Amino acid sequence: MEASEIYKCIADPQRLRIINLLEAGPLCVCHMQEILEVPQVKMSKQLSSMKQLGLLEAHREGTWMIYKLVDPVEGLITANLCYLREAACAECNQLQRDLTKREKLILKVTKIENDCPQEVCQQIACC
Amino acid sequence: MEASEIYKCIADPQRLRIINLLEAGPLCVCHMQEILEVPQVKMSKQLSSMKQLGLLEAHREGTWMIYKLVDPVEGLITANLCYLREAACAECNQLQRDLTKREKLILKVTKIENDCPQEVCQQIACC
DNA sequence: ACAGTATATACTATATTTAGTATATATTTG
DNA sequence: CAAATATATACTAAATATAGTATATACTGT
Repeated sequence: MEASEIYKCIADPQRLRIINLLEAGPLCVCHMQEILEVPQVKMSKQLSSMKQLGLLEAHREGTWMIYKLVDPVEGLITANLCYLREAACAECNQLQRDLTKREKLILKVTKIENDCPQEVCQQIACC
Repeated sequence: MEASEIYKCIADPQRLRIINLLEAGPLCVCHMQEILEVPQVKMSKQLSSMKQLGLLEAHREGTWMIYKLVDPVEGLITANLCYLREAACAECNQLQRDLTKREKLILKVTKIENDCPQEVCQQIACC
């Protein structure tokens, strides 16, 4: 994968936020949609472009489509996420807030509504 | 400066090559033009957009306009250049070739043609 | 003041990216 | 099989970015 393609990808704050979320574990489209507060179409299109780029992979669980970062994660992605998280910049705060929101959402859909893809729930269960 | 702006900048291979060159020291437009083999207009426009973004600064020496990276260099830029140079990827090879070409060009215009902005020549003189 | 060199800008054409609306597909449940 | 939910795609409109040509500006040396 070309570095420039990766930069183009993370040059969009929204896409960077997606990567940041997925780095914490797989998620389905509707949950990312809720965390990032974007319309379904936009979410779906961004995910599919990132998948096509080779950064993400997806599988279906019921009606849910679960996306995750490919393994191994592209080094340039990891390096930049790392950097940004330590940079104490505005973007970094956003990324942190997203992660917090993710935690809360997973807890809610797992424990309260009992309506969560298994793979996503497990992130809570085993900790 | 927003991270996304920096990513957008280095997502263009040409602009990344400019940053890579300038990281080794200031250069005037016509020399970068020669090293990167791009038309004058393109070079000038890219430089001016990067300057406007706050990554570069320029000053005049005679008819030459000398560009350099702002000091201190944006950390995200440094981190990524570092990463790319160690990554042994296709882009990295290009960046390395550019640096070699830069050395040769500066030597030529300094010693042979004696036609080089002082600030640029000095990079050779003192080593 | 004039010619030559280096650089920048205006304007235009073209390509690329993004966003929105509507619709389609896949799956589950009753 | 019909209804509901989650996701994807086609199509279009709008915004952005890029490239090219021509022209302008700034400076130097004569």
